[in-house]
Amino acid sequence: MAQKPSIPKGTRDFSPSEVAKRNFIIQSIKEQFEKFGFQPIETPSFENSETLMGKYGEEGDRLIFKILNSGDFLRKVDEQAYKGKDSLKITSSISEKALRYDLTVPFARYVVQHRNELEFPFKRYQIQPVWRADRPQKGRFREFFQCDADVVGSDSLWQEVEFVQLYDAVFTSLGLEGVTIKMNNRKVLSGFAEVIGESDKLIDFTVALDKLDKIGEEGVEKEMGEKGISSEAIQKIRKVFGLKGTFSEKIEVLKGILATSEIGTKGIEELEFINSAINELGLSTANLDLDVTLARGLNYYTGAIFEVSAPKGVAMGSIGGGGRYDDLTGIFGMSGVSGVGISFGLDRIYLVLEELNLFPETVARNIKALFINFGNKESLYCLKAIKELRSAGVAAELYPEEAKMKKQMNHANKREIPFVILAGAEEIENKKFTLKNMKSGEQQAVSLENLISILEK
RNA sequence: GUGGUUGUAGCUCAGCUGGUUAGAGCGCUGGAUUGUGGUUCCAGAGGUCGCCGGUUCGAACCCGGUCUUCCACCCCA
Repeated sequence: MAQKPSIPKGTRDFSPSEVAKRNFIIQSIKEQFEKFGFQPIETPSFENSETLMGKYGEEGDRLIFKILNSGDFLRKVDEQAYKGKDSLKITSSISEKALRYDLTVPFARYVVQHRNELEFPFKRYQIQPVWRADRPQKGRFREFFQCDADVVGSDSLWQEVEFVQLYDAVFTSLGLEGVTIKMNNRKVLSGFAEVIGESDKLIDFTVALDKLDKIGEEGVEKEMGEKGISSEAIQKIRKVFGLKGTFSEKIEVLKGILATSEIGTKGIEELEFINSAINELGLSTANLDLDVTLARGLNYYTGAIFEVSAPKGVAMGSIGGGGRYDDLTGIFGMSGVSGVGISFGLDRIYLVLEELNLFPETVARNIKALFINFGNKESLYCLKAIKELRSAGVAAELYPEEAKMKKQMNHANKREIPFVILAGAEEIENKKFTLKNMKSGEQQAVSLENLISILEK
């Protein structure tokens, strides 16, 4: 064989059984999305560069896959930029399209572009691949699926409440019990920065705070210091680090800390509203927790922030996230439309279900019976039966070659086909079929009617 | 983008300090067994040792580059 073919870094092929399992997850998610009133849309794999660039911060721009222009693109490159090896400028002149980086920004574009056709509040879901030029790691790929549900055009906090319920419904239906839905509010984070007098360093502050569970209190304080946050400010915020207890207990502590901040107090009220509603409504298997260190990377969140982590004991990053962004469509010139949404990380959920052995055995579609091939005359007899079986809803097939019995039986074994049917000269004469159960080894001669009724079960 | 790590048969992996013709288990193909699979026994096929270059009388092994894998940052699903 010549040089073995390969696929690019961070991409994957999916085998039949993997596709079956992925479809199982996607089906469960879709079912819940639709139960909650979301409708599917799809957007193109690639967008105009200007739609994506600059929407995810500097880091995000670096991770966007750019598509090279067709034709003699170098001719149009700015001479100055080319000579100065200015990659940034050259990129914008040789690449006008880029692969989508997430589903939220294309959705914002969609809403603005179709604003006059949409009925608000508009609830959509979208399950499509996205691409990031990231370094792959466990559960991190360069091509992966996102499953998003968003509502635009409603400020109501009941939306947040419904999203918590939606998370619970999806993970419950997947059999993944004990996930933790962590919640925070951007306004609380702003409140912290305000209270300690470092409002202008909000981003640096939240990025450092977000790392608490990873680098510990000392690490966070060190990083905040490095970013120019004063030690008095850090002193003031320390008690937030060790915040413990139930959702409501944490709320009470935070009320005290943020009493002087209007925006912080607003954030607390929102969290309290959602929590008490959820307490009243109840969750099936998920837990709701308040995590004030939750910041998440996306800068466009303005209210609630969600992140879902796998049940304890499973080493996996977040398996879902989301939040409210009051002005997402503002970046496309349509302001005053509030949106809130959540996302499911399909690939990570897959890994978690696999690790916990939670895929039902029945996810893989398989045929019920294989007919052994004894020759052309017998095959025709079999195919007549197969036709009847199929129209009765039973998946069955004929082994295509008149191969040795051993080979045909083996094939059925490998494919884990539960029944094998033999029909040779003798069966044809008696208008019967020999049905063999591959598990028990038992076999019996049955009529076509019996065959159908047995396999229909 | 930074630092590290990995690559040998279809799969999981051995392979000594650089020394003839690179091995095992599983899997695969054929036979024992021409209408009965899984167990057993016998035989066989299958490798440019990721790729390119260098050092050496000699390289799977040492050196450089490159691709890939996984990991820690960065960031994030």
